[in-house]
Amino acid sequence: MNIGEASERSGLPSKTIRYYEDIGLIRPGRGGNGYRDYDAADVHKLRFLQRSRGLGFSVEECRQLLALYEDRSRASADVKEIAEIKLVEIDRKIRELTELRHTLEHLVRACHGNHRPDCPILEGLSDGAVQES
Amino acid sequence: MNIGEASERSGLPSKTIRYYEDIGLIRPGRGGNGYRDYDAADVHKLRFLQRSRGLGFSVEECRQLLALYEDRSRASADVKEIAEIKLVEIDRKIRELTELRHTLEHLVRACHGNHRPDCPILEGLSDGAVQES
DNA sequence: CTTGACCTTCCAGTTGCTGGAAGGTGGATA
DNA sequence: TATCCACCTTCCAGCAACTGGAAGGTCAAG
Repeated sequence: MNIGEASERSGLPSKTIRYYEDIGLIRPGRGGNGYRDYDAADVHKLRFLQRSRGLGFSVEECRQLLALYEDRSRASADVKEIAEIKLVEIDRKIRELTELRHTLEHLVRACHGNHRPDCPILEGLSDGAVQES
Repeated sequence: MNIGEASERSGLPSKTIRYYEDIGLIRPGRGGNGYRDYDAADVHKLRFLQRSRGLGFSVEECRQLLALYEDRSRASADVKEIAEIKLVEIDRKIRELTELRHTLEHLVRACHGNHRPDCPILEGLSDGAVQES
């Protein structure tokens, strides 16, 4: 398929897809007309990149994560180590997002009136991991 | 407190903290010596920025989120709308992270041998949201 | 055989930092 | 009191990860 369809299916702009090729994240084939040609595996990688970038992983981290899927000949101990490091990071991100979610939800629930000169959430937010000035 | 301590407490490099001031995300006071002076509320905002940036929110999105905490005089309906949009995004991020976690965990468990010429996870990954080439 | 929606490359601009130079501040020590 | 040394300041340059736009080739439809 052409880049336009790959873009639609992956959720990434064509520009970004070409950029990812430039930096060696994907290697689509080329048709006789010079057009890039993407297969299902390429699209999967692109979707994967779209997600993991959106979740705050750097391009280099995404490259590592992609390698976990791609590199079938790699020693598994190696793969396992990288994967386990990323698992810890992912767990932290999930925890932080969950906290952020609770905070926002509280904000929405608690401050449901039409003006909130002294929203209760605002005081609550000064807690945790912060001491005096 | 000085920028160094604010940096330690927030987890953000001093450089980044100064940059966030440049683009108007925080406004610390200044001591008589010209040094920036951070209070507990500033540190909280910085920690908040550190987290939400790490979770894939853009600086402009962080600015909006910060405004939810900061702007006490704002009409609550307005606040609520922004917060609810962000809640949907956060839920999606949590879902995606959870999926990514499962995938990686499966990778670690399933490919526990020392070489994996045909790891089962690799075939499984080609499913979902992707059709033919 | 032209129109329009695609595709190509290339180059410049933006966002969000990040490093380094050049110099001022301030508490501890000789 | 001098002088470290670790901190702070501003400013400017560079990098990462896109993003937009120009100039031009491709292709199915009319």
